[in-house]
Amino acid sequence: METRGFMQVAVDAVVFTVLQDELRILLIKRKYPPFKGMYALPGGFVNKGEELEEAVKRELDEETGVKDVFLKQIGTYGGVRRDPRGRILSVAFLALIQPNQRLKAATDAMDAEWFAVDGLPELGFDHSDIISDALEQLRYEVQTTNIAFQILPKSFTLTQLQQLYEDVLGRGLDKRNFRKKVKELGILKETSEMLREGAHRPARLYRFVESKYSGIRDEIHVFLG
Amino acid sequence: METRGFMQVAVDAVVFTVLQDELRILLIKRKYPPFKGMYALPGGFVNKGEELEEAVKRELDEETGVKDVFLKQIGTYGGVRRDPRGRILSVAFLALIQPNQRLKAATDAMDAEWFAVDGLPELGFDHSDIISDALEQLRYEVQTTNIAFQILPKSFTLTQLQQLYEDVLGRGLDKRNFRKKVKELGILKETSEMLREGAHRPARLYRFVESKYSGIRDEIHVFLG
DNA sequence: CCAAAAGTGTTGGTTTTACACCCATGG
DNA sequence: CCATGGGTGTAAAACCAACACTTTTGG
Repeated sequence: METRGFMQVAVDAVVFTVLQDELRILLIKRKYPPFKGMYALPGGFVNKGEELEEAVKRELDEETGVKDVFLKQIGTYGGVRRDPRGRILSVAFLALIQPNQRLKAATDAMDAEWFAVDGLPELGFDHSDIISDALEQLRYEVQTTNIAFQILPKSFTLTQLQQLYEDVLGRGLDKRNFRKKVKELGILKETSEMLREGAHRPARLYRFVESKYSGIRDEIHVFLG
Repeated sequence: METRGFMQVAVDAVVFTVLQDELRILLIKRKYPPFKGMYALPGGFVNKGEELEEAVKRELDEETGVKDVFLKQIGTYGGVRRDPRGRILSVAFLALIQPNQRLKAATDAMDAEWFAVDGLPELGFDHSDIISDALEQLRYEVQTTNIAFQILPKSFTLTQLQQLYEDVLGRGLDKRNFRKKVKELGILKETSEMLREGAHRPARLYRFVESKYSGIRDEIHVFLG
């Protein structure tokens, strides 16, 4: 009776970023069993007296070198058989980082890599489920909050923003409708800078007006082209 | 090092039902410290080898006599100081039951009561936060899935359905618009029965077409008057 | 006959969708 | 001068919001 309810608790993170204008997820190659040779989400056990979010940040830094993440809890995976080593409850987080953080170099134990969302390798544990749930959550958030600015660089072109939305929503959006919508929402301000890259007209750079995560939740469904 | 990650894990449930055409939440009066005399959500520790949902169902039955619940996880509350007895992680669930289940009679230890959503008593722990999150979740679910049928009797009038939506969304809806919307969604079929109760025209009874929880998720925002 | 809730359509405004061409640049 | 992506408006369709009266019943 005195040990009722005790079990091992871990955290896992589904880290998204945009790399080469494409939405990507951070995975770690497992070099030891279980699931040796397969990939898995970064994560690990929560220490005594450590908040869940602290644990995620610590593990991400240790395992991948990634810092300054935005976190949002997506769910807890508690199946009795989900981990072959024994019962381990895992609290999963959606994590967003600004692009271009350098990853830790591969070591004997660790090897972190970015994967395109539609080109994921085989995953251990129930981590595919976790990733689907994270994507669904991200899809919701992107439509009801300004969460996107957590994942884009400080200034960005409208095409980059649209591409992010398309990647997250998994479908194409109309360029003119998208721009009209975004502009009349008043969440962006244009800068005086341009991005020039390649044999074509330069693109104006924009920033978010609100530099904090904030719900536009009163109206579900804010974006969409 | 060998005890890393071990902590006590509990589950809590925010149980909703409709009673006298009003949305209500099930609470338990605490007869012992901490928070003696205040109310709290039903819940308790997860047993060894027990799935989280099993634990919720067991605790609900033990503490309140409520059975046959529909469960949906809403979040995990892991703050280091959220329980004065020590660190206890709690996985919270949204729980819906059909109306008119009889509650267990009050005992020395337990005393379960239904409260209207806008007339809640003072709550112990972080249970007010959990209830707000549950309501937000319910608001989302009701607009994107047929979850409502988990909480209404098998057949119901359109007015009862509308009242549920109004309670959940916290605002009034237009009767004609609501009925039009609901009918063209094709999620209801009318029965041949009528509900007669009171000095007025009897109301036709309807049932849900799908008798399973199913997302209408492709389009967020399905209802609304 | 009265009170109470059930039931039923139309219209104007807003929002969403579909759609095609010119512009600025680098090579 | 050519290829590439940046940038811009309009019209039709779909959707949403506002609105009032008749019906059926019990007492």
